[in-house]
Amino acid sequence: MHFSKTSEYAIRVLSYLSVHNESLHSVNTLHKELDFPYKYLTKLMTGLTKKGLVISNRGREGGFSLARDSKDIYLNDILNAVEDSGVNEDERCILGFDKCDSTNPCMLHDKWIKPKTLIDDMLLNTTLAELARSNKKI
Amino acid sequence: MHFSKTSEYAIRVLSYLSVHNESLHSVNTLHKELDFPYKYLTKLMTGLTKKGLVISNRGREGGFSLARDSKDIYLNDILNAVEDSGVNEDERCILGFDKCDSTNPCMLHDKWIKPKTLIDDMLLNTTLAELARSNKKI
DNA sequence: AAATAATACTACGATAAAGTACTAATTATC
DNA sequence: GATAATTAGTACTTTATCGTAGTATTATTT
Ligand code: SF4
Ligand code: SF4
Repeated sequence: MHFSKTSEYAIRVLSYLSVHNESLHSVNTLHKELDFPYKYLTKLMTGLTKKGLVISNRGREGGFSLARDSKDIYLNDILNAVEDSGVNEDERCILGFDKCDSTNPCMLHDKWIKPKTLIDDMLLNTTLAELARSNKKI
Repeated sequence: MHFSKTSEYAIRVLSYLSVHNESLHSVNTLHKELDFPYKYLTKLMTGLTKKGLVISNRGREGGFSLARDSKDIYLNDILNAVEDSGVNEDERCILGFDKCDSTNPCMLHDKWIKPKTLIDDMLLNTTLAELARSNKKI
């Protein structure tokens, strides 16, 4: 009942880019600042580039920056970018039933619907800009 | 952001036992009814027996039944029984930080605290009896 | 006592997620 | 142009989760 490591990395690294938005940041820098595995982070950043969340600048003095304004990047965008299962995070069910017919819900549904609504609300309405504004630990 | 397969199996099989509490149910029956992998279910049930959630009756005409009244079995008990990481499900954080100092919270904390509270509430206060009462699909 | 139907146990295999190694391509600086 | 610092890409290894196989043990029925 938690995000995958990859999702955690993605959220945190994009938060970092959002807070330090004045310049480019190399994978090496991000690796040192956030203490994520260097090579894994490289792969992750390549993926985020392909998904259009960050812009990469190759070569010496290169690095990464956010592809669009942090006000326009939602947590939901990030989660959907890193997971390639094709299932949207906000459509996912707690029990992961293959077919979930809402007209024939399972026993947990009534109990799950309230937390689920709040989670979806968080994912769909929280932007990187908001997170950055909190001035908390990344 | 969902339960593990094992957790799903555990919740659903115990729900089944809760609804059909009048008799014993063999692994074979449960396998057919719920369509979980037979051998995996055997292992799971052995584990649930050791954790004291169900009682096993060996031999012909044997099977499993709940170890205590379904009013006294909470979702949280089930999750903690099947995960052997030692981390209590209700103490777990969304980002899975190794050390989370609540006096020095991360950026997501304020956004996460409300959904988290509802999830904990669901896990800590929902009993199998309640689920069974809903008369919904298992 | 034998046959049967059930759980209990241990070890192994398959799959997916996480992490590592190595090399190629790109670009600023010298 | 050479060099150094960076991203990009591919393939591999490791780890955890999920699932399977085979056998031993137990209890009921006949
Ligand atoms: S009924 Fe609700 S809780 Fe159950 S599987 Fe479907 S969406 Fe999930
Ligand atoms: S501060 Fe809150 S959200 Fe962040 S890691 Fe700790 S418990 Fe989780």
